[in-house]
Amino acid sequence: MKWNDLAAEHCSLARSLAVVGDRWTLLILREAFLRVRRFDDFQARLGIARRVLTERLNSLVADGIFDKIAYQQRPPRFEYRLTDKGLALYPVILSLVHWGDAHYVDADGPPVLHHHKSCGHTFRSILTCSECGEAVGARDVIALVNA
Amino acid sequence: MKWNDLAAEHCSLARSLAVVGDRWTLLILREAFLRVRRFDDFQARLGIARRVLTERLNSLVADGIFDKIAYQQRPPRFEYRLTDKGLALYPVILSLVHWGDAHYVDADGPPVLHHHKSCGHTFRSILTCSECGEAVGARDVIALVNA
DNA sequence: ACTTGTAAGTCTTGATTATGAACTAAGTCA
DNA sequence: TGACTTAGTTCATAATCAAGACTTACAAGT
Repeated sequence: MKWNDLAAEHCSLARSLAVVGDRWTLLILREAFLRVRRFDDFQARLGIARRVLTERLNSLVADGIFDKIAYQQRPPRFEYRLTDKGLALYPVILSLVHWGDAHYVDADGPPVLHHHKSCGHTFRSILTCSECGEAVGARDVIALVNA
Repeated sequence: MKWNDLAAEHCSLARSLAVVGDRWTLLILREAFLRVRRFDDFQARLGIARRVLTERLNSLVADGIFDKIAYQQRPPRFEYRLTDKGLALYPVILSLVHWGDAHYVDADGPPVLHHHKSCGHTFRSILTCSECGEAVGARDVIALVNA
């Protein structure tokens, strides 16, 4: 199977991965969530090859994850801002971060702490059920094909 | 930057992606969560090149995501079972699935429905704060470097 | 004994992608 | 004029992937 066939699969995971499942995209999004917006800033912070960054940003714009917005006219310069659809990927990133925190910490604890503005605490993310509000784990769920 | 340098970064997202961030791993895990355990079953269901599957399964075993367990002796045959560390990736996958559901549904709704055993409802996943229990979005959080 | 079948890989050959460094374009600033 | 900025593009090399044939080790049927 080729990578581009993924988007056509009848599976939401495959379709999501067609957009964000490559080597660099989630790291680009990490920077975006830290309010990085410009080409050279992404490049310098990530050490990504410029050619690859160009190609990724273009396809993320095409996929509606970023808006490309001119922030000055002469010379024309653009910045990449997360759309609502892009912002909606935050749970994916936070889940990955907290999985890494749980399994790859060194002595001085997790490298980054997350502080919840509205309650004022440092927190971990918990995945919960939209219906009952309880935490959900792999073995609490049955996947049903929607015929 | 090379891919293998990722694991050395002082960032949990980078370290998680070093394990799980390649083109195939999350799809392999999708199958594993659907209780697929054998080489040929992974291969047939995913259409992945056998060589790539071998390499991925080996590194997932090395990373403690799967245990490789003999289910018979003559001839020696093995199956790949998720460890607790592997099961802990479920929130990542469910977040990706629900993001896909939210943004790439066609007419007949999401391809797979998730049913919560303990409450009996079909649900979406909601990422919440471990401290106050409220839903958490990208702009509700401040990331603090843990010096 | 011989053939067929099964599971878990390995090997080979091209195709696709990524890397790193240098280069370009269009303009600003001193 | 010359240096600087930002956002790319180009090119040669290197790494990774895809597809399918081949291998190993054994079991079961005839």
